[in-house]
Amino acid sequence: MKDVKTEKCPDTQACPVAITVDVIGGKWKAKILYNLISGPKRFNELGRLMPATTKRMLTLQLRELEQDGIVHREIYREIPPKVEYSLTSFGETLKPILYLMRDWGEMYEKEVLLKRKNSENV
Amino acid sequence: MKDVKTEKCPDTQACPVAITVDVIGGKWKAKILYNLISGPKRFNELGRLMPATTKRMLTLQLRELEQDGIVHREIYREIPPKVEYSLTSFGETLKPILYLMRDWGEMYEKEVLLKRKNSENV
DNA sequence: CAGAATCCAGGCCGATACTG
DNA sequence: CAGTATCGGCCTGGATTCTG
Repeated sequence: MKDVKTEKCPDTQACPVAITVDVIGGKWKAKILYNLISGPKRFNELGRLMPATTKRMLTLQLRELEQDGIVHREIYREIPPKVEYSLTSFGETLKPILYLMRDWGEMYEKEVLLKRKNSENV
Repeated sequence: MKDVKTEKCPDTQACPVAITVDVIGGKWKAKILYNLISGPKRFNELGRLMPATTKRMLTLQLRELEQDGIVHREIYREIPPKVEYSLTSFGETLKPILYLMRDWGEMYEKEVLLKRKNSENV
């Protein structure tokens, strides 16, 4: 399972936003994190909240978030198995960014989609 | 030149952060935008600020930002040619997010790199 | 200077099947 | 339920060359 490294910017030191992009800029990471703000979620629960993703991608992105100390993985030894993902206290420091991203999305989504419609005739 | 579409999330409507990720989540977009905050920049000037990118990628990402109405492209008819990129007023609405991303990066970069070091021995 | 066009390797990521 | 393993298509994106 060596795949999707998401190593994005060699010259991280030069650009202070680079490391942040590297941590939350994965294909699904911001969405995963946003969904975790409201509380811990089980694996399939996250999958249901993000129908467009696959179990594979969900796993890979969660593993990277775990390695970066953003997300905690709690395993309950039960039958059937139960695993809960939650934000670590370090992950919580990303909440302001996630909230701003949510607000911007809510505010300007229509405008973006409109601009894209208009530039379709190229 | 049909390439690098960066179309990321089909179920945009379900997740308010999705559209934001779609707009600034490209490989270089946040870095480009951050570099434009301090004022308009010429094409090669941006290239010099981000040595790890190629002209090709820079062009592609700038075009997408242009289509989304985030970046303005001003062409000066001179010899040699001069093109300046700047944030539109719409693009300026992203500044709070970019600032937070910069702040987070400056604050926690070392911590992230450390966590990655530690999880190397897997 | 500011790109566009073409080529093409490598890797992202979806699909599918399998496991404890 | 919560994953892992493997295969393979196709897209990403680097290198190079060419233009106004």
